[in-house]
Amino acid sequence: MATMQDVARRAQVSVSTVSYVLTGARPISQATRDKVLAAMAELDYQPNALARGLASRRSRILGLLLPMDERGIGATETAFVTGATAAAGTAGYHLVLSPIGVGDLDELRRLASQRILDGALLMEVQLHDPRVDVLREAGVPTVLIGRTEDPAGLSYVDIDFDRTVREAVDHLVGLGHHRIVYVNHSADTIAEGYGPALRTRDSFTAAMTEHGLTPLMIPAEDSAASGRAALATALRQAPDLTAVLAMNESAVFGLLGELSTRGLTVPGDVSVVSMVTSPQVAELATPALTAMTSPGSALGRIAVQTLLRHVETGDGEIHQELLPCVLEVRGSSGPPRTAGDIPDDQGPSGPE
Amino acid sequence: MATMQDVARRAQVSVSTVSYVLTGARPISQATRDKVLAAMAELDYQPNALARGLASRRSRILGLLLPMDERGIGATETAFVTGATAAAGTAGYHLVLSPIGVGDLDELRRLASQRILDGALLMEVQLHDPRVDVLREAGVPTVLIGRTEDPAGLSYVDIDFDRTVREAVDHLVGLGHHRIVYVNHSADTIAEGYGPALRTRDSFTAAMTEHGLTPLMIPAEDSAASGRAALATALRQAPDLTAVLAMNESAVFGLLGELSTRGLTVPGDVSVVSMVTSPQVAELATPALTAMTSPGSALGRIAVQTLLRHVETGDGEIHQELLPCVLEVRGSSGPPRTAGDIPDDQGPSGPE
DNA sequence: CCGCTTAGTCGAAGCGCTTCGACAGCGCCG
DNA sequence: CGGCGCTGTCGAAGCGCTTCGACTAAGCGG
Repeated sequence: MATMQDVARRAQVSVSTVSYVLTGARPISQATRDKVLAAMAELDYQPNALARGLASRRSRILGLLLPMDERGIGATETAFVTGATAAAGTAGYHLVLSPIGVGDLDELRRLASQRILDGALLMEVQLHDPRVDVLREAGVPTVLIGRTEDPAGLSYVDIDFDRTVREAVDHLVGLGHHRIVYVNHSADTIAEGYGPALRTRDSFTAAMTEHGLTPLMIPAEDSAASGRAALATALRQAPDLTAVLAMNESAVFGLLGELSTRGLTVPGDVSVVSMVTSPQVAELATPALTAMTSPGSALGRIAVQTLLRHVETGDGEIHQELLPCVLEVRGSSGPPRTAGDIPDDQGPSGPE
Repeated sequence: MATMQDVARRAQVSVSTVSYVLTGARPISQATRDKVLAAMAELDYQPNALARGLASRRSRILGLLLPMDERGIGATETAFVTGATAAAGTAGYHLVLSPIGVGDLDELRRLASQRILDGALLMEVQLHDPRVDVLREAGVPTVLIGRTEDPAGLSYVDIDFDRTVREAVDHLVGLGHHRIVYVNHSADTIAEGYGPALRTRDSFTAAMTEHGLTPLMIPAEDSAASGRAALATALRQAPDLTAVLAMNESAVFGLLGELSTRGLTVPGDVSVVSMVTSPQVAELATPALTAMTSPGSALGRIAVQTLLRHVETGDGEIHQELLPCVLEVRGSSGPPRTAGDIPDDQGPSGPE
C-alpha cells in the first residue's frame, strides 16, 4: 500500500505538496500538480482514511442511524437511503448505516464519542428521542428525519403529513365518499408519541371536519390480524363506510383480506387508500393500492446536503423542510356504491 | 474531549501504561489498573477510534455490504443484520452497513483501499461476483453470505437450499400432494446466475424425481402481476395441480390474489408454501402462509465470528457452513382436495 | 550468592496524514 | 529602486494512539 511519502518521493516534491494537491488547501502550479497526479496513478495511491481523519479531525464519514425492527426496511426507507448515499458520495463522504435504535443508547454513545462520525442522520425519530441528546452531548452534528416534539434548534426534513392526509381525504371526498375511516398505527404507538401517528390523526380530524364530515379513527397494530380486526371494528361503528384511509402497511393487507372474506369488493363496496406507501408495496395488493407515495429519495438528498452544511461550516443555520407525499391512483379507489348501506351479509365473522 | 494524555497525567502513569490497561497487551498490576480506570471514569474518557486505528492498523470496523434494490430489505435480511450486529458488538467491533451493490465497484474499491474496514461481509452474492475480486485485491478479509460458483478458498455461510427445498416438498408430499408446481425467480434472474434460484431449481427437480413425481417449474418476476401470470401458466400446464411452492415473496401475493379471483380456496383447492420467508411476511397473507423460515440471526452471528477469526489471525482457515430453513406450518397448506381436478369454473380469467 | 526469568512500568518512535510558519522568487507601485 | 504582497513550495510539528526496547525489582533454581 503506497503512502504519501512514496508519492512525494516519486514526484520529487515534499509530502505537504502532495497533500495540497489532494486537498486543494493551497495553490499548486499546474506542472507540479501533474507530476504528483502522475505519481499517484503509477503507484495506485489511495489515501489512508484513518490517518487523514486523525490529522484533519474529519473522518468524512456520515452515519445514518436506522433502527431495524423485525419488520425490516421498507421500500420507502430504501429510497431515502439511496438518495442519501448518492448525495454523500457526490460530496466525497462515505455514508454508513448503523442499526441503532432508541434502545441502544450506549452503543450510540460509543459510536458518537469515538469521533468516527462527522455527522449523523437520525431516522425514525420519536417525539422525545433520547438519541438526540446523546448526539448533542457528543457534539455530533445531526439532521433528523422526522421531528421531535419541539424541534427548535434542530435541522430536520420530514414528510408533510398534514398535506398528505388532506390530499388523500380530498381524493376520496372528490370521488364522492362521505363516510371515511382512518386506520392509524396502534394505540400504544400513539401513546408512545410516535410523530406520524399523532400528526396524521390530527390532520385527518381537521380535514374531515373542514369537509363537514365526521372523522372516525381506528388504531391497529402493525399486523395483518390487527388490520382484520380494525376493519371489523370500523364496520361495526360505521356500517355505512365506503372508504378506508390507512397509515399502516401491515394492517392494510389484513384489512383487504377481511373485506374479501366478507364478500365486499374493492373499490366497488369500499375504497382503500394507503398512505406513505411505496409503489412496490402498493402493487402487491389485489387490486393494486391507490397510495400516497413518499418522496424518499429527495428527502435523503436534502438531509445529507443539510448535514454537510452543518459539518463543514461548524454548525450553520437550522434548516427545516417538509415534503408531501404524492397521490398515485391505482385500482383500490373509486366512486362509492350508490346505496347507503352494506349490500348483503356481513360475512363469516358475523355482526358480533 | 479527554485524551489518553489526560488520563495518564491524572492517574500519574505513562500513556503506554494507560494503553496497556485498555488493550491488555501487557500485564498491569491491579493497583495501577484501578488508578487508571478511575481516571478514565472521572474524565469520561473515550478512545479516539481514528488514532487507535492508525496506530494499530486495525479500525475495528466491519462492513456489511448490502445492495439495496428498490424493494428494500426484508425481514429475513433484517434478522441477519441483527445477528451480525450483536456478534460484532460483543467482540468490540462496530458493524456498519454499506449499500454497495454489484454496480458500485468504484465506491467499493475506495472503501476497501482506504483501510477503513477490517473485514467485510458480502450479501446477495452472485455466482460471479466482481466484488469478491475487488475485496481480495484490496486485501480485505471477506466472508460471503451466499456462494459464488466456485467458493474454494472463500469462507461463506449460506442457506442450505437443497435441504430447505426437500423439506418443503416432503411436507407437501406428506400431506398427499402429487402435482406440485415450483414458482421460482424470473428467467432473467436464473440466466444471470443468481445462486438461490439455480440451486432451488435443481433441488426441486431432484426431490420431486426421487418421490417419483414430475417436477414443474414456472419462473416469475418479483412482482404481484407476474405471480398472477405464473399461476395462470401453471394451471394451464397442470390443471390438476394441488400445491404451489414459491421462492418469491412478491409473486406469492399475486399468486394468492389470482387464486382468489378464480374462486379457488387456499388450502382447500391449492396449498401454498413459501420459501425463505419471514414469519412477519407470512402473516400478511390470508390465510397466513406455511413457510420455510430462514435462520437469519444465526447466519449473521456465524458470519461475523468467522470473519473475526480471519481478521484476528491474519486469515486463518476457511469456514463454509450451510443452515437450512425451518418449516413453519400455517394456514396455507393442507391435504389436497379429494377429486383429481379443479372443481368448477376457472374463474373470470377464463381458460384462454 | 549469582545469573536468569518474569512482572510491571516508562520513554520514544512511529502510524500516514494535515497544516502552520517560513521563505524564495516575482511583478508592481510609488 | 526599495518595499510589498503574491504564488508556490518546503520542513516540521503535531493528531491520539500502539508498540517496541529498555529498565527495575522481584523470584528462583543451582
